[in-house]
Amino acid sequence: MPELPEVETVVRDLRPLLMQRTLGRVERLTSVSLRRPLEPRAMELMMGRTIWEVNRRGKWILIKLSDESLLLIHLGMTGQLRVVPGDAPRESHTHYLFALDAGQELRYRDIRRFGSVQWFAEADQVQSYFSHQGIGPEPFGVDPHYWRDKLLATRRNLKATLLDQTLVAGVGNIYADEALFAARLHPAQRSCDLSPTESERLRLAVETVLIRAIEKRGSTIRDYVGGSGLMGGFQEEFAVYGRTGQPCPHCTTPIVVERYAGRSSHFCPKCQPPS
DNA sequence: ACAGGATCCTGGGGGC
DNA sequence: TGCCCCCAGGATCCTG
Repeated sequence: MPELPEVETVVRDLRPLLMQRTLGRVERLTSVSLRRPLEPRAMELMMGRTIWEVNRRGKWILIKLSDESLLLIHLGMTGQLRVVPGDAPRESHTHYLFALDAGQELRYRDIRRFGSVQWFAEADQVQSYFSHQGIGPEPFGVDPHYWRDKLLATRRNLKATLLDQTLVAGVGNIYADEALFAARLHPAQRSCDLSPTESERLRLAVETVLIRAIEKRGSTIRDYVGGSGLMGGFQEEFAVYGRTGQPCPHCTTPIVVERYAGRSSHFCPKCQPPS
């Protein structure tokens, strides 16, 4: 489900539902293996804490608690985080339940289990966690010099570079393809070969596409998105993603798909010619 | 340093 | 209806 616009939508939906709410019991509902299972002690410590903040960083969701501890959640490919009435039926693959006051529950569901839920005793630890992972800046208002230098420093293709979370955090397969189309650049083009103009075009395209997608509450493909279950709308505006064989919105040439960086990459062969 | 592939998972869709 | 294969919004690890 989630790239930056979808995660931002989830956070915006959840924030008003979670702010100032007090956590009750925290329960693990499945016995399957998880990437980074919460320790029982952490689940106990969360009980009675009030939720102070709900934020996003890249594709991560940060839930800050009243004791300055923090829940860090990544939705991976199929993760869902929703607030539901406690008596709502539990869907399969619901791994965690966080009881809230007023009979509601925050539920974490993840079919493919590529996501993770982690707990940090001190919120500060997350910053070092991110810097240790080399997570790049948010993709808005990125310093053009930083952007240019990062692109010049690698011989990888643009698709791989955009998916690399150390350039900027939050771009995934959909928005990489859409941004490359908007910038009229071929996904296989080598990053270090971009002219200064092309580099700047790409930086702005990433920003523009993500902002527009957030306005449309992200993209809904297979499942729905959003902490309140509302669908996204940006899929209506896809220029290339998932549009193989359909006409390019600019020149009507059929969109093609090729594999780069191990991911399906959709582009217009005429508007985005190989260099 | 990096490309490419495999890996972690489940489920849906298409072809036969 | 069933089976097999491929595909999927992510990230990481290994090999060459």
